[in-house]
Amino acid sequence: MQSQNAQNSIERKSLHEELADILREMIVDCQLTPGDRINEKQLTEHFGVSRTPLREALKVLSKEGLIQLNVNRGAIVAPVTLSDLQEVFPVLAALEGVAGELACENITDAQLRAVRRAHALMESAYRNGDLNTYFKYNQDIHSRILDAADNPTLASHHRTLYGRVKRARFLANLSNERWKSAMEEHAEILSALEARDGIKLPAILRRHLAGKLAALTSALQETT
Amino acid sequence: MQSQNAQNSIERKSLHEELADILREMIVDCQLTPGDRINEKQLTEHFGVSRTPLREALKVLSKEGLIQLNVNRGAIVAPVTLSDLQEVFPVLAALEGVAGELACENITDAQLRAVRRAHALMESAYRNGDLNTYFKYNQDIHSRILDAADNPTLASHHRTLYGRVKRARFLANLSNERWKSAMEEHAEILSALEARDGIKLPAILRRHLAGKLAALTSALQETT
DNA sequence: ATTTTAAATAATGAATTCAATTTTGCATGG
DNA sequence: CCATGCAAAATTGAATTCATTATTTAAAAT
Repeated sequence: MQSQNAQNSIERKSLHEELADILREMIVDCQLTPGDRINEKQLTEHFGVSRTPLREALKVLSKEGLIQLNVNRGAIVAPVTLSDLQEVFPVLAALEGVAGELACENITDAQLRAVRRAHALMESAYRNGDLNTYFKYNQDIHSRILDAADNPTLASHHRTLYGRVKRARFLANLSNERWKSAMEEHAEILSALEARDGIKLPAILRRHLAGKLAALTSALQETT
Repeated sequence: MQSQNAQNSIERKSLHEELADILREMIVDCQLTPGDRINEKQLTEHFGVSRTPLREALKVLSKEGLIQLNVNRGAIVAPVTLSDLQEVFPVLAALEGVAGELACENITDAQLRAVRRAHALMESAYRNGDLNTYFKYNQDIHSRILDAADNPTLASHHRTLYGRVKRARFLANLSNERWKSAMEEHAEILSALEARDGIKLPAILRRHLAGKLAALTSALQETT
């Protein structure tokens, strides 16, 4: 996957890109409910555009796995299923692993400081029991590691996959035990990164994501 | 990335999908030269379709990194640059690594036999110095490992990334030394897979791809 | 001769239109 | 009451049209 040139601010964006960006956010934030039908006419009226760029955007989102296209039968917002998560997480873990490895080679002191700051803010959100803020800085840390890896292709694929699992946080709530061990893992992540330990960091990151999946799995199986 | 439902033969394909499939193959096989301009009118006349589905296909291929879209300035076939390869290979290695790990857990005896057959055919191509056949079975082995991993998301992302680097084989020719060590690595790959050694196989696969990149890098640097 | 400018040509972006398929609503019959 | 069949409506797929932006060509000026 490509098209990580959002930062190429010189370049204008075409309509279909803007639409894809907006819809992507709507899907990932669960403003569009998983499984829901996507009505083209409705959306074109809502956005004030014609069907052509909208349909182009839908093709892109389909490639990202955020919607499902059915020929002659329209599109639906991709459901979030357990088997989906079980499929995506190992891939995400592999990508974060190599990102950690590369980050250890390439991270600058300034970038490291930014991670430290985000980590501190995440910790304080944890102590306050502020889940939303926790999620925000948690994602911030992970994406800063991806950035530090300095590999746009890696970042792009990671972003796409993360988009597919981000919605899971609306499905099951984080247990206190899992939250605690996630925090402990994050402490390890930070110290491995500070040590620029390119062996340890990937291992921790992979374990971290495996833990996340395991927690989600058991939480979802309890629910259903 | 998604849309690995080519095998869902019940489902018809929309025109844009067919076009994307054809164009993808043309690009990956270097029938379309990297860097070349893509003229929509030419292509629509060639395929006998209108611009609408063609443009939808181009959006998809852009997401795959096979073409570059420039607003108001058309599309070009993505160039194959060394920095591109250096960006993609580590990601590909991470994906093949986890694929190897999962394959060791999930591969069936029948699938393993198929890998063995492909390996034997690859070896004989090597002994005959038949590079094309070698490439064919080489890719066959890797994609069988991906299949055995039984993770469509993983396979899809791998396929996309592999599409971006496959063209490199037209850029530099394989040295005899590299070819030889690639064969040795493949012997290790097969035996680790037969032993279902989920630790060793990922390591070898990652090393294998790192070696491939290194060979490409030095070959391309010599050329330029 | 080279550079600049302006008109024309061509190409792309997006809206609209037309065609084909699916869904819906209702009547009919079991 | 539920299932089946059919016409109407809605929805999607793809072609066409219109509008805008780039590129090319040729003339004009230095």
